[in-house]
Amino acid sequence: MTSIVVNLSDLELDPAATLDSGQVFRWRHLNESRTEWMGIVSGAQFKVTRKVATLVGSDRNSFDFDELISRYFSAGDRLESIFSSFPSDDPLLNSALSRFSGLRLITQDPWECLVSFVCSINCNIPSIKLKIENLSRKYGKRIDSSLDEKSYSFPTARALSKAEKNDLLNCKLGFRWRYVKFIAQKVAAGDLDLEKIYSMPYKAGLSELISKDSGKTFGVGPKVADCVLLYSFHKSEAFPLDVWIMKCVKKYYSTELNKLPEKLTLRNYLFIAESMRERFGINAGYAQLYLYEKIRRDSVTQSKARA
DNA sequence: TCCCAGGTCCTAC
DNA sequence: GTAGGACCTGGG
Repeated sequence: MTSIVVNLSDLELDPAATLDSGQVFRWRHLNESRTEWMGIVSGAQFKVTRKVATLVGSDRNSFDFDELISRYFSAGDRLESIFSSFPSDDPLLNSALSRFSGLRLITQDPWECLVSFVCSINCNIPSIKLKIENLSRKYGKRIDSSLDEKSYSFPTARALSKAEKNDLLNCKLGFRWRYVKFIAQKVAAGDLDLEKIYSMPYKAGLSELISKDSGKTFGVGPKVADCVLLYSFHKSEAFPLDVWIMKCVKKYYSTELNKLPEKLTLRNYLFIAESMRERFGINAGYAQLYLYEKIRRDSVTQSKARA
């Protein structure tokens, strides 16, 4: 395998913030200072630092890895210009922007992203990583790597559409097994065409992802759909509302909403997300990314302080 | 042992 | 239309 090194120095990339931000789940740090990371992108294994991405393994012989990595880290996004699009009178967001500058939106494969966030339902991040790793080991392809450790590509929809219930349960999917199998069958059969969502506006993409077949269990609600729209289709208006962001909205932004509903029904979800879009504008998804990072890190710091 | 986690679905009203 | 509760499981 020829040595392929992609230059990242123009990106202002903070790998620790970006690769451990809950957008992607197939990365781990290689040193305690969290400056070197290793992970899988579209069947290729990379080592990443602030300055470069180095290909260390792949199941493809020839491929434009430079293009793959530039796209993955959303190289077209200019952070300074995005930051300047936010309201200046927001101390919480401003503190997050300066503290985590270099946190970038990932543009990952929609299929992998969809399954990952279905696996995220009612789970914490280590548990999501475990599920995805198990699925990849069981149903993915072994990646030929220059490193000793074994790694596997993310399984195709076709592979997961044929998976047995017990095997999915052995991958620790729990009740999510039927959701994963269902969407795999839907994608494999062409009933859900993820590719066409690239050209759709945000709201049409949202409807496409959360549409149901005769009320049948699907596993994709507004939160999962927003994550997929933001982290793979790069629809930057998407503002995923999870338990962390809801705590943040209640504490800092609830006065902007006429009355903050207690229960997050679909209707309430759409109302709150729309309010946040009105506040943060076209790049609301970037604001969500930074706010999420801040409240999650602050929570870790606080729980350590209490211990 | 209990509680919670990047939610969604079903039932009853 | 919506509140209440169930759901697998690992980790703190």
